[in-house]
This record gives sequence, C-alpha cells and structure tokens, in this order.
Amino acid sequence: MAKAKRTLKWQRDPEGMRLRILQAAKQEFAAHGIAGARVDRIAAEAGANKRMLYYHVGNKEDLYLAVLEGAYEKIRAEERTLDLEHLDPPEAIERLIEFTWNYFIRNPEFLALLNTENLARARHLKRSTKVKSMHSPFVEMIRTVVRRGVESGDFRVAMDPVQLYISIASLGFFYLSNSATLSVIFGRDLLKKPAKDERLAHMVALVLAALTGKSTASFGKAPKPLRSPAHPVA
Amino acid sequence: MAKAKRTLKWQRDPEGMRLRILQAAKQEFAAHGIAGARVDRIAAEAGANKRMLYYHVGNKEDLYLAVLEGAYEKIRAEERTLDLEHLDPPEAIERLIEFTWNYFIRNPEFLALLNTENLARARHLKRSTKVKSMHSPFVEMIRTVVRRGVESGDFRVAMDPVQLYISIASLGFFYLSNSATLSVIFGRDLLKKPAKDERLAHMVALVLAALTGKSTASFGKAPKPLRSPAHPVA
DNA sequence: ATAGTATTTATCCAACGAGTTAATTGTTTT
DNA sequence: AAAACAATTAACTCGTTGGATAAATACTAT
Repeated sequence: MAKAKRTLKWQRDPEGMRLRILQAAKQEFAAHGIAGARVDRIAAEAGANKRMLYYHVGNKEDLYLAVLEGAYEKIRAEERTLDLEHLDPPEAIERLIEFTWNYFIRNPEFLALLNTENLARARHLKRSTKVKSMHSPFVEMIRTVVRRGVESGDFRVAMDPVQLYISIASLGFFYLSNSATLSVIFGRDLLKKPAKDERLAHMVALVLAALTGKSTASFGKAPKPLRSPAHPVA
Repeated sequence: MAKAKRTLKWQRDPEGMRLRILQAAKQEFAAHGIAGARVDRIAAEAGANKRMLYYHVGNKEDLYLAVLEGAYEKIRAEERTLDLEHLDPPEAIERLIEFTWNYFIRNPEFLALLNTENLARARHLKRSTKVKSMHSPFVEMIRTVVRRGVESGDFRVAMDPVQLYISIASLGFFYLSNSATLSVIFGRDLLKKPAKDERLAHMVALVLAALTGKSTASFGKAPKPLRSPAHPVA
C-alpha cells in the first residue's frame, strides 16, 4: 500500500497531507474555537498551503466537522478496548472511572472540542450521520455491570446506566475542562500531580460509596498508595 | 436618585445604558464566544451606537471582562442568600444541589461564559482582582455542614469540602452545558422537563447516598412527587 | 442666555481573514 | 516525449470587523 519513496520533492501522499491538516486543525479548533480558529495558521502548522485545505478537506466548516468526527471515532475506539465484563462490579466501576479520567487527561483537545460544539448547540453534530451511528459501548457495559453488582450484593441500588455514565463523565470532565478558572478561584493549581490524584480518588470513592453503601477509603485529603484500591478488594 | 423624565430624546442615563450594553454583551459572548462575538450586534441589541460601547465600557476585551465579572458577582450574591446553617445536614446538601442546579438552569449564559473563559485558559480571570477577591461562601458552608453531619451521625465520612463542591457543580454543569451533544448521542432531549427532573433526583441520590451510606430514593427512572424528598426527611 | 460638559450619531478605514483564480511543478500513462 | 492528470503554490478578491474621528446634540452650571 505504502509507496517506496524515491527522491521526490513531495510524495504523492494525499492521505498523509490530509492527516497532517486534520491534526493541525484539531489543535487549532481546540485552542481557539470555531470562530477563533485561523485557516492560515492551520495550513502553516500542517506545513501546507492554505489552498490545500480546500483541496483536500473542504472549507472551514467541513474541516471542523472532520475534526469532530475524528475525535469521536478515537474515543469510541478506545472505549471498545476496555472490557469490564470479567471484573467484579466495584472493580469494573473503578476501572471505568479511571479510564474516563485518564482519557480526558491524555486528550485535552477532546474536552475543548466538546465545549466548542456545545457552544454551537451541536449544530454540526446533528448533521453528522457518522457520529450518530457511533454508539458508546459504555452504557450497555454499565447496565450489565450494575445488574451483576446488584445480583451479587455488591451494589445496593440499581442506578440508571445513562445517569451513571453521565455522572462519571461529569466528575472528571468538569474538573479538567474548568481547571483554569477553578484554579484561579481556589488559588491553587488543580492540574499538578497530587491534586489530580486526589481528584481521582475522590471520584472513585464517591461513586463506589453511593453504589455499595460501604464507606470506602479516602474522600479527599488522605495520601494514597500507588494504585489505590479505593474499595475493599476482597 | 432617579430623575423625573421630561420629554427627552434620550435620557442622560449612562448607568442604564451601560447596563443594557453589558446585558447585550453577555448574551452575545455566551452565544458566540469571544472571537465569534460581534461588537456591532451587541450595540444593536443594546439599542445603542457602537461608539457607546467604547465610551461607556471600553474595547471588546474590556467588555468581555466586565461581563465575566458581572456573572461572578451575580452568582456569588445569590449564593450568599442561601443559608444552610439551620438545616439538618442531609437537607442542607440537598438544598445546595438544588440551588446549584437551578441556578445553572436559570442562567445558561453563565455556563457558556465559563466554558469560553476556560477555552481562553482563564486569561482574563487571572487579571481580574475583582473576581479573585470574591470567594464563594459555599466551601465554608459545606465544611461546616459536613462536620455537623459527621458529628450527628448523619454522614459516615468527612468529605473534603472543595472536592464535594466541585462534584456537586460537576454533576449539574456537565449535564446542562453538554446537553446539546449528549442529546444527539443518546437520541433524546435531555432538556425537557421530565429528563431534568430525573437528573436532579439522580444527583441528590448519588451524593446523599455517598455521604449517608443509607440507600436513598430513586437513582434514575422512578417518577417523583412534586417537590421530591429524595431522601427520608424525618 | 452662555459656556462648558457629557452623551450620542454618522462616517470612515485599515487590517484581517476566508475563499478563489490561475499558473506551476511533479507524476503517470500512452 | 508528450499528453493527461494530480498536487502544490503564489497572488489576489472582497466582504467583514474592530476600532477611531469628528461633529452634533442634550443637559448642567453660572
């Protein structure tokens, strides 16, 4: 599939170019929003000419939509790699929270893009059949995990999986997405390592406590071991 | 203080003008972000001339900062009206969640402005001594409520008030701020009345269950009475 | 009235930014 | 090699937008 590169001034490689453009566009849209993004900057960053954007992707809005769809594709793909089926329910929930949290940390542009799209009232997303067809596997995963947890007696209550999914996303998303203003308000850097660790522990403790009814480990200040077993494992 | 209005083509009322400008600017910035906002639209909406913006407030950035500061002033002012001191702890927490939730619902521009400011990495907020001096009374309120709850035996664990504050804000903020994309993803309107009621019930149940350890009422689907006592009142 | 000040209106414009045109350069096919 | 095709570039168009200027208008103090 890939061509052997001879001595060519520019490889005949429209896909590579396209990808570099989309990558640059993702950064630009995440950093400045739709209106604030500059097509020239995207081109420059991609090492391309502005005309190439229009040649390879389309106009600014097409570009944005392509970026957005790519972002959803990426998270959905990673979500599918996480199988919680074989874990005992509390462990599964903890894993889920950790994954979500870490994904947000590793992909800050994703948070920014979602905010941008919501500022636009999901105008673009609504037109994307592609994204609409990409269902998150998490809702069903949660549904079965919760059911199993209730049956096993680990969980006391059967939470609605959609609500739980949104809540788990909320707890991490808000903290990270709004860390800039929150850090100013509270007068401390919420993005430094110990603060983030503390936050993760709190989220896990909060959700598991609600589900299991058993008081779990640290809800806030306590220092934690390396990979905190925030709930009684055995 | 207020002047009797004679037959005037335009009242000499700089404060009123300023307020109308700020009001219009709030809507505009909330709807379009900083880069997307149009000074001309703000002027038109305020029933003013563009020149007046610069005369009364300053340039676009000054205008934005004034709006942002106003938004924080407003929520802080309302927060102060909520006294939770005399309620028993679970009731206090429920009130807190309800207040936060309803404030977000009543002030959607506030959510948008926060997102916008975070997209800008709190660049403006950092320069605002005004906002930095406006501490939310909630952290201290929560601290005392939690302490009282632990002492009375209502709560099993002493949660860090900052974490709890952020979590309570998270659960509502994310849902409302991202309702547009979430509604598309889940294929249902999260902003219609029953969905919102369900969300509030879930949030209250989640947090109170974690705090009290007692399994509380509905975590999701159950229909609720008018002003749902999501936890055992007596 | 008169002078002075605060407020408002009517234009103006330089910069910028999205998108286009047309020419150029490289690669493949015949 | 030459025609056909694909990728890339530079230069330009043209509407928009933030911001500025100056002059007019309403009010206030004397």
